[in-house]
Order: sequence, then C-alpha cells, then structure tokens
Amino acid sequence: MTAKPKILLAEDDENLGQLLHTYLQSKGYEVTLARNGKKAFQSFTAGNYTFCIFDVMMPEMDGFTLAKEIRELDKKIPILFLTAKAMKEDKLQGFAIGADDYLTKPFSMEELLARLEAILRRVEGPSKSADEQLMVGTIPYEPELRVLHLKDGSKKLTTKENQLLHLLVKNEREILDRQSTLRAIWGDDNYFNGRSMDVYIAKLRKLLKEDPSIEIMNIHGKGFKLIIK
Amino acid sequence: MTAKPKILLAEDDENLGQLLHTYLQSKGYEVTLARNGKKAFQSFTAGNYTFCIFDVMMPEMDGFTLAKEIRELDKKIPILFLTAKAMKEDKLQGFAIGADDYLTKPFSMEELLARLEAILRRVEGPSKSADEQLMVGTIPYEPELRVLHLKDGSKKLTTKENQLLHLLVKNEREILDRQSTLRAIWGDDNYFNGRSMDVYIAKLRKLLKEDPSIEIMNIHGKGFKLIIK
DNA sequence: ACTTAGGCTTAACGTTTTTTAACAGCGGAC
DNA sequence: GTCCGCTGTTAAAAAACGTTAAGCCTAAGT
Repeated sequence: MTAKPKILLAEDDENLGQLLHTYLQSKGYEVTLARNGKKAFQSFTAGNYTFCIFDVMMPEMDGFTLAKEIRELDKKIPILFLTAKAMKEDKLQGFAIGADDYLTKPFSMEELLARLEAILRRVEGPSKSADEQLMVGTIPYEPELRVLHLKDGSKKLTTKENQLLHLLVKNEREILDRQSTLRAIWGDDNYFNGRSMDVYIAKLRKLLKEDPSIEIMNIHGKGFKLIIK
Repeated sequence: MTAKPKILLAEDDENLGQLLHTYLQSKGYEVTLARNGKKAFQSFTAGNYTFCIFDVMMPEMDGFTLAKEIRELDKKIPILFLTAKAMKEDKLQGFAIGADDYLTKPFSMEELLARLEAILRRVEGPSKSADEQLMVGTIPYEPELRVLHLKDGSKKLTTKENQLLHLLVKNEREILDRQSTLRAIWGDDNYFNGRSMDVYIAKLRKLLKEDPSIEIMNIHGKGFKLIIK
C-alpha cells in the first residue's frame, strides 16, 4: 500500500556510503547516495524524498548547512545526522535545525535501521507500511497479522512464534545469533530463555514442514539460520 | 478553520506558570496549567491536547519522566521543554525522548510563542488535530462525544470504554503497553486493574465485531494492538 | 432515607500461551 | 571412544488472557 520510502543519503566516505546504500536497499528502501552536500541538495530538489540521512562532515557543503537549506523547502521531512564523534555542540546544533535523530560513528547497521524506522513510524503515523505479505518458501506469511497461510487453513501464530519467525525470515540465509535473538525477543539471555527459544524453534519446524524445502538449521553454539533450498 | 490548539502546560513556579497561562490564552490558545508532573499526566489522560510545554524541574514527577510516560501514549504530540539552565546533558536527554524544542530560562514570551508556532506549523501541516470524527475501520467514532456509530444505532460509550478505545485508535498498529495504559486510565497498575482492563478489552471487541476487519490483538505479556486489516 | 440504574470492579472458570522440567540424541574437544 | 555442553522434543506446570456474571459503589430520582 504505502510506497517504498525514498531516502536521500549524503555521505562523502566512499566505503561507508556504499555500505549504507546497499544495506538500506536490501531492507526495501529506495536510496539515493550523494557524495557531498551540494549534490545532495540537487538530488533533493529533483526527487521526492521521504527521509534524509546526512553526514555532518562533508566537503562542499556540510550536513548542517545542507539541512538548513532543505528545511527552507520542507519543514517536515525527517533528518537524521551521522557524525564522527560524540560532539555535543554539534548534536545541539543539529537538533536546533530540526534533526529528528542523531547517530555517532561507529554505529551498527541495525541501530541505524531501528532509528530510521522509529522515526518513520512517528512521522507516517497510522498509515504506515502494514499488510506486507512475505513468503517462507511456498508459504505465505503476514507478520503484521501474525498469520501463516498453510495448505490446510490459516494458522494464527502466537506472539513469540511470530516474533521468532519474523526474525528468521528477515534474516533468511544469515545466522540469527542466539544471544541477540534472546535479548531482542525475551529481553534477557539466561539459560531458561534459551531453552524456551529451542522449544519455539521446534514449534516452527513442525509448522513449516509442509514445505520440505524449508529448513531451520542449527549452527552449533551460534544460533539458527533459515534456509530455503 | 483548525480548532483552537489545546496546550498542556506543566510548571511548578506559580508566577511563571500564571504568566505563561495568561499570555498563551491571550494569543488564542486553550491552556491547562498543572503544578507538577503527576497532575500534568492526569490532565493529559483526561483531555485531548495538541501541544505540551513542560518545565524540566518539578516536584512529584520531573518533566522528562512525564514526557516519557506521555510518549508511550502518544508518539507524535509535540513537547517543548523549559529549563532553568543551559544544561547540555539535559538538552540531549530531552531530545532523545523526542522533544521538539527546548527553551532556556530566562526567555521572552515572544520567543516561546515563535517556537511554539514554528512547531505547530511543522506538525499540523497536513490536516490533523482536533476533536473530530475518527474511523475505526468502517465505524465512525467521536471520542469527544464518546459515541460510536454502529449499524444498529449510536452507542454511547462509558468513560473507561471511551478512554481505552481512544488510546487504541490513536495508537493504531502500535502496541499499547499494558502498564502505561493502566497508569493512564486507571492511575495504577495492580493485578485487579489489569483484569479490569481485560474486561474492557472484551467489551470493546464485542462492540467492534460488526466490522470483521477490526482486530484487537493481544501481545502476550506486553499489551494490545489495534489492527485494521 | 429508599430505590434504582449505570458503571466499574472482583470473582470465577475456561482457554491459550509461555516457561520449566525431563530425557534423549548430537557434536566437537580431547 | 569418552565426556560435556548444546540441541531436539515432548509433556507438565505456571502465567497470562478471554469471557461472563455477580457484587459493589455512587449518583439520581422518589
């Protein structure tokens, strides 16, 4: 329903820029990468963006100046700044311009994504990306509705089943680290929560075995990995 | 066109509080003045505000804690903080919570007004605010009047039914945290209030089942989520 | 004062979801 | 191969939730 959000990314460091570009694209965003503030501004005036991510330190035009110019044109577009150091002065200046959030390097991709999505939720409000339909192998899966459409009828997933499956699917073919997962879903990674997670893995395997090409593989001592053969 | 914005002002200093109250009223705003964070929170849950101005230092509950509680219930309402000193730490903490602006005492009335209106422009933009008619799926709902327009006649909601439904609707597709909700509506989150809330969820489900695309989903151990399919 | 009606809470019971326990099998280190 | 910690699975126990109805309080009417 809601279109793919268009992100304007301004970052002069080639490596980081490419990395972010690729990562955000892989998460379903349309991304334009600009190597300096001037180019970013040009892109902004040309395209129709829903979100900005600006490095503070850039040649030609720094992130703050860029943001100020853009604020002139769009009072509401969310802006997230990236900066090399935890410079409080900068941080304040950023917020004064109307930043929506602020990330200090180094940061993890996940953290960036989390903040980005938090802001989008806050901004887009009710009408956010909702009814996305994913596929687990040949099985349709609607994480928002917590429903798995099996051959013999739709199965409503419980909260935990859904959280775990959603994580697996979002990280298909990647290792889902045990500890992180426990902290993400159970809030704490003690022994018992670990066993609880194993129980849920077993439940999911049972549910998904109608499609034999689906495998939830255990990586001994690390975590699990969802594989579609 | 747009109704008079309702401002929630939390300020423990009698003089400043009165001054601001009078000034903002004279500028056409409807203002509620609370003398401490606790009272402010109560007022917030009772009324339907469009803007918050909180003093950071207050007895009972400080401005940040207050803001955090309120952010649980309303992700988007603008919050502007007032503080005695230019404490950068505080400033950052405030923005992290989701402050929209920040004013250091002493400040001029004009400056406050300017910032306030700048934020309102930024926020109101599209066409939000006010006490109008909402839709729950296909069912018209007027929270101010506490009326739900069902197919077979209008149903007048009780206070609690209305508070809970209103919260659910304002947070559509977001988790309504059990604890925050209990504190907001029941004032305290003990076991029995929890059960009471469950009773009201059941009531609402029954009322809303005329539209099968509406679901009040339980998030086990967390709270509830209103979903329109 | 007495009664009534409405609204909220408490109780009770059934159901679902999650955790804990128990035991069997596996995997890598030695 | 042997040992020990990790995983797979199932079942029982515990916690959370869903629902209905009875009880309780308060405010309004008589």
